[in-house]
Amino acid sequence: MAEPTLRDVALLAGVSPRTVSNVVNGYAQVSPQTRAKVEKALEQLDYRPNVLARNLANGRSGQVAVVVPYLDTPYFAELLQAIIPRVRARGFNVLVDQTDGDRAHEAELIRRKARGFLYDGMILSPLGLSQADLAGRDPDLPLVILGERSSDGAFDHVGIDDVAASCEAVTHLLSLGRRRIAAVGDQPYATGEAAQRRTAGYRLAHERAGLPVDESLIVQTPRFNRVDGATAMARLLDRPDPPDAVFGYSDLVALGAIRVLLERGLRVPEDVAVVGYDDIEDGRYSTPSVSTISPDKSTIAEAAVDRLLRRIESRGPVTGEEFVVPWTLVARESTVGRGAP
Amino acid sequence: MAEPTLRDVALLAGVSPRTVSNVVNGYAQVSPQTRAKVEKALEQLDYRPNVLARNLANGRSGQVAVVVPYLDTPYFAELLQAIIPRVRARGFNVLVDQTDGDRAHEAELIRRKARGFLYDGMILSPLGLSQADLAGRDPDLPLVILGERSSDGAFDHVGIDDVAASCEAVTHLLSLGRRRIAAVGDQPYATGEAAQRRTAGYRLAHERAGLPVDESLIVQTPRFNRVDGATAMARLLDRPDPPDAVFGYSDLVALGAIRVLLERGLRVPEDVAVVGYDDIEDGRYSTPSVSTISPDKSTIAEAAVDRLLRRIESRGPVTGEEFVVPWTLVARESTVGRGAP
DNA sequence: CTGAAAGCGCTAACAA
DNA sequence: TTGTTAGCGCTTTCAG
Repeated sequence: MAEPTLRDVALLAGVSPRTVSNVVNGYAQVSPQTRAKVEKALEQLDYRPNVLARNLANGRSGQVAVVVPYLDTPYFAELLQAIIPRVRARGFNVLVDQTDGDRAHEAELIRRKARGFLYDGMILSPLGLSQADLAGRDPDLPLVILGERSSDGAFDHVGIDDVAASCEAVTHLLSLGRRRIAAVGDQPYATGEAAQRRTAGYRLAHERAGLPVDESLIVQTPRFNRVDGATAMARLLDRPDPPDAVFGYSDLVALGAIRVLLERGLRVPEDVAVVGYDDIEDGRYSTPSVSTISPDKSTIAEAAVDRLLRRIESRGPVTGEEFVVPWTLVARESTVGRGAP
Repeated sequence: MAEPTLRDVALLAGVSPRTVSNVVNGYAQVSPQTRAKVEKALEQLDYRPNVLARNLANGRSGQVAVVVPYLDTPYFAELLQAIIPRVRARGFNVLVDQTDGDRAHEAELIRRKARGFLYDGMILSPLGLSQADLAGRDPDLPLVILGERSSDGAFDHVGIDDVAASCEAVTHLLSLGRRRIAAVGDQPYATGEAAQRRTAGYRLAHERAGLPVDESLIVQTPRFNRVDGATAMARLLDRPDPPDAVFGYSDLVALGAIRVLLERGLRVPEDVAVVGYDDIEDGRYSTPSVSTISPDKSTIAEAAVDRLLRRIESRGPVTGEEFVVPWTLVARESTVGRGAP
């Protein structure tokens, strides 16, 4: 049984498709009588507009792509959870994709050929993308980049100041009297910019405190997961001069590290204090709860969606904006022990 | 600068749009010479098909909606992570939405009017949906329901046998000698079917063991989050006759309960053993790690996607299938202590 | 194997 | 205010 079309409604109501369209979309002025007639026909046929046809006629898909590296990483899941309702509230649908942090995949997504008018814009949280990849992107694609990368002026960027935040996290540990602070998560290669900013913050904190950095305490991990934190921590504890504190580049890294510390009978924070990054929910209810850098996710989502839709709706190119989101250091049990908030 | 269309390519190549379409889609046989000409033109113009137009002509959107209650709940995030690549591998895009477990929202999504050919089918993981809501759904929408609800024959259903799994979880606790096992997460009202099946399994385990059920140990929680587990656990411990084991209706509930137990200085599992449900990653790295019912998420995703796409591709109605996915009980530290796998 | 042409269902410029 | 009509860009039937 074929779906009723605008035409069917028009025929039934004895008006033109144009008028029905006006009624459906609330355009222009329609006389009350006509409107009533049309609405009755609409009702009678149980008409629902065909979005596909509308999209084609409009030249817009009404869809926005949101792309993150991993959906099952709590930070990105929480971010997505914040973004989706906001996009939908503005009348757009959300197409979701994950890249597994694969640089080629990320680069492909923003390249010209990839899109086929399937989405009107994209919010991308890249992991491996290089500046060169960004340079080769589709210049007509409204794009908001999330995370630790500054805009080159042609797309919007939303994120927190990672260097400052990392510096604060490490300063917190220093202020607790810790002097052998491990930095867990460095990635000193092209696709590790996010990690490198945290390392920069780590160095900055030491510098400001007039303390030297023990390079051997800066540990690399392939990713920012629990297993990475666990593996790194185990290695650190096997050294003759283990650290008395850990700055994990994500809360998952911190949780993995804590897991190993407790397994080895060490106390957190008494023996080793740990601070993480992201403020995911897991860290709030773990034992001990995890001190962390808490980026304001609502603000990030709000800003990203707002920037993107503004750009889509204004069509033509707009100059890229840099939007720096506030963050806070949340001190929980993993650094200040029981009685922490 | 307007995008090149099929027509432009045809003009440049000196053939008809029909032929270009054939080449682009690999349809029919095209003579090598013609093909070469067309491909050159394609290349030259950097042509990319307009998906919107193609969709309209095909009467299909090439999109699948995947709807879960909460994106930031690890179980659903992990499920989504498993589903998305599989859908994309079959050439479809994924539209994601979350319902916040709101029954009205869920019911609306499967109602006739909601869709506008925007998606060709839906995978829905309902929380509050009633049988009546399901009865009122759009009969033409290919639908796969995930979770604890049996099919009425007109849609597919994929899930594990919750009663059996819950029974096994509780039997595990009984086999460890526990006799005062709390069940945390019951929801004895219309929208709590999922919870009720777990409770049924809890009862069944006792029945099989020939043991009575202490009704006061079956505790209700509004949701299955950490905070619910924590709150319930606190109340249980305030009783004069606290439990010696807990069956949490999700791993989050279990983690929340463990958190409170440790805070109060109790040992897990020595004083109180805890088992959860879902096998989320958090439970594997927490201290102690959480024993749990592990549904086979890959199989769930695989089955759901396969059923849905099969239905979409075969168009006409197919009889609904019930697909029962295997699960396992994973005994970790929260029940068997250190040395657990 | 390829061309001509009729839609898919909706929007919107142009008329009336 | 409302009707007429020409697309949006692609697919596909029917000829040739």
